[in-house]
Amino acid sequence: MALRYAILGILTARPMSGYEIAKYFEDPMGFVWSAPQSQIYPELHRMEKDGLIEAEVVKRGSRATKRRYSVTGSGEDALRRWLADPAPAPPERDAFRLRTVYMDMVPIDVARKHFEVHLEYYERRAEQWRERAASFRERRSELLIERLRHTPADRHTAVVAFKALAFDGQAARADVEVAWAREALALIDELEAPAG
Amino acid sequence: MALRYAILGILTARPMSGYEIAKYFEDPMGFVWSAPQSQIYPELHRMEKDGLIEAEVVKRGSRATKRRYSVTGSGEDALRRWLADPAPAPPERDAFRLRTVYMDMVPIDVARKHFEVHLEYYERRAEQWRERAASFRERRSELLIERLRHTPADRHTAVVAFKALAFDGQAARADVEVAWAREALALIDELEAPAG
DNA sequence: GTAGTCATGTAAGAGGTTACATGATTAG
DNA sequence: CTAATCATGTAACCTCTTACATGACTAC
Repeated sequence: MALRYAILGILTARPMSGYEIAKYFEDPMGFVWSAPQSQIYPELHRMEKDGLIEAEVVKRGSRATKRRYSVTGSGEDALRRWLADPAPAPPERDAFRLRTVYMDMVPIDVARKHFEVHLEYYERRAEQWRERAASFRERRSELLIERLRHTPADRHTAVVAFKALAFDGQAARADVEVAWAREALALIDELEAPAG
Repeated sequence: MALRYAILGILTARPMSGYEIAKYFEDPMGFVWSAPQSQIYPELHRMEKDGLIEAEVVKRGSRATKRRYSVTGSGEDALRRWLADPAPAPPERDAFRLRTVYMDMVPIDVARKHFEVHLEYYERRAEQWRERAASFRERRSELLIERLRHTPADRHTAVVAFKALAFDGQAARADVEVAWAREALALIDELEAPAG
């Protein structure tokens, strides 16, 4: 269900084609939710059928067209309802933590490599997310600017703050992964060190 | 695929019935992977068919029986291969972060309630995960004790350390959620405060 | 006896992944 | 003309969720 609301969310900034939405989700930095193209188009059809969005057929070039989707009143209501609805925390399911539990079963250099990759991945991620949070705080995000254009000025602070907050959370989580991977590498060095 | 290896992992501690495995996964604290009963039994059948585990039919009471599964050599090989195999980080998909992005669209008290629940949930979680990590370090975990019984003594340190490390990581992540929720609550107070 | 636990399953459906398939438009 | 991008889809498959279904065993 979340995909549907993620789509509604970005469409409240401005109308977009399925392709643009897909771009937004594919870019690992674009969002806090990800989805492949193959999931977007069928979902858009279902959402249109359910009256949450409506499409305007727009010409591009001479022969081709595209469908520009916008959120309906019913769509915005559905989004607000979903946002207000208390949802239970998702079940824990982290494959890398699971691997870590049994990491003693692999050669120690393989284990080290795993954590090195983890470390580097989340270092980059933390940086990217922090940049995202900054781009909201400083109102550099293009989509944010478009959103603010049709938002009452007294709401701007809240709109900006919650978006930045969400990415702060992502960055903080990435920082934890970095620190944890360093702990893991220190542990591995210790395990390898001659007993003394 | 991870479910399969989670099952192989616990079965390397000692043979178990599907029911015991399901208990282990259902208990939110039991593991870093969760799965309902309805997923366990079919997976056990597939794993048996694939030769990763084998069942011994054990009597219980006078009429009933249960199937006690243990890992085969091929199963242990598969687990080791999965553990060594480098896996890409999973796509980002966090419904609560997604809600946070649009949290300005709900009444501020609803938003506050969301973060209060989040805070309390992860406070409890952090505590439980830390207790888990400690139960490994202090070798109080029953399953760990059984595992160490058939593990060469010189491997014990590594076996224990990686398990504790995995739960340290979970605890650290929970701590981040707690700190982040506090930030969110502070932000909400600020947004509500009269401008001055 | 009866409630709680032990034990094993099935079925429908939602959500997500990977791969395939096609064609127009635009920038160089 | 050619490569990259814009644009829209389908199909097979796997994973996970929710709900249903059944019955034996054990402690009270």
